[in-house]
Amino acid sequence: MRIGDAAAAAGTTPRALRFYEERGLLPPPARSTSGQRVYDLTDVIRIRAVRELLGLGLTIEDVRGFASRLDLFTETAKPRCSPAPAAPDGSAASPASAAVARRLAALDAEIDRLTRLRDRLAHAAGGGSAQ
Amino acid sequence: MRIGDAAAAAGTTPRALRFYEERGLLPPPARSTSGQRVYDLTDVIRIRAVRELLGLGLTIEDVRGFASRLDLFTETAKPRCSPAPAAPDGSAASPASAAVARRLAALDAEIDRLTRLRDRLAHAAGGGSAQ
DNA sequence: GTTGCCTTTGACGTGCGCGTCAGGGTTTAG
DNA sequence: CTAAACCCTGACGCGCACGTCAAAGGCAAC
Repeated sequence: MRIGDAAAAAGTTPRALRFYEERGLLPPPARSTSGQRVYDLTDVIRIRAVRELLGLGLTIEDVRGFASRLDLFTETAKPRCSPAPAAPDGSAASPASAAVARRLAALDAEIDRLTRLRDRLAHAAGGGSAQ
Repeated sequence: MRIGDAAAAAGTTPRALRFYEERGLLPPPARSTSGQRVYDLTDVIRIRAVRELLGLGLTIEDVRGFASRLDLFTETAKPRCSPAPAAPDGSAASPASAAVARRLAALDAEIDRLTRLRDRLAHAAGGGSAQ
């Protein structure tokens, strides 16, 4: 399949696929004799994994960090258990868990910041209700 | 006082003051014979009001919307009651309360989005704790 | 006078995840 | 065979609130 079909199958656009490839989230795909990118189902599964991680709020950098282990997220697309097992000694065994931890911390900080901002704004506007 | 002093007095930078002026948040200040901007204490109070509103998460557009009523926020800098009284008929009497309401809604939506994102990410990472 | 910081306008840079356009070549349906 | 739809690379646009640089002039102290 060509880039348009692969993008549609993964729920995104050709431009995004070229962008992921350029940033190292996807391996360079096969090319036809005329130079057009050729994708197969394995590629589509990878693309979906990338999309899902980005959709979870990870950055391009984060995902590139464990791009080489992306298949751990996509084995038969049915991982019952956690795809990123934490090391028993407490250290980050994979760059994935480290990135996720960083993202979680960043999200918590941002939620906290916005919540305080909301409260201040509500208070300045004459005492808004909580929640 | 010149722009550097005014900016310092309001806790910001000359660049920011020129930017606010360009976007219509501040009125064009007086100029010296050589063309340099000249500010007084009234201007500094206005600048502080602008900074405070921006710090509360309002956008440049929002603040410009009620730039002409900015003095309502700065009367002696000690408003005991709400500076933006709501109209009794329920409609937005001032563009200020409308902008604040929009910002509150946007903040709530963003907090909600980030919270759901956090939960999904924690869940995907193997079941993070709530809170 | 002259040294050194301050100010002026204008224009580009920042981060992020792509969207969009330009100017070509390729594939496919009729 | 032709037209339409696709693909290629490269480059700029976006939104936001300024930061930063550049070239030129102003101001106060010594």
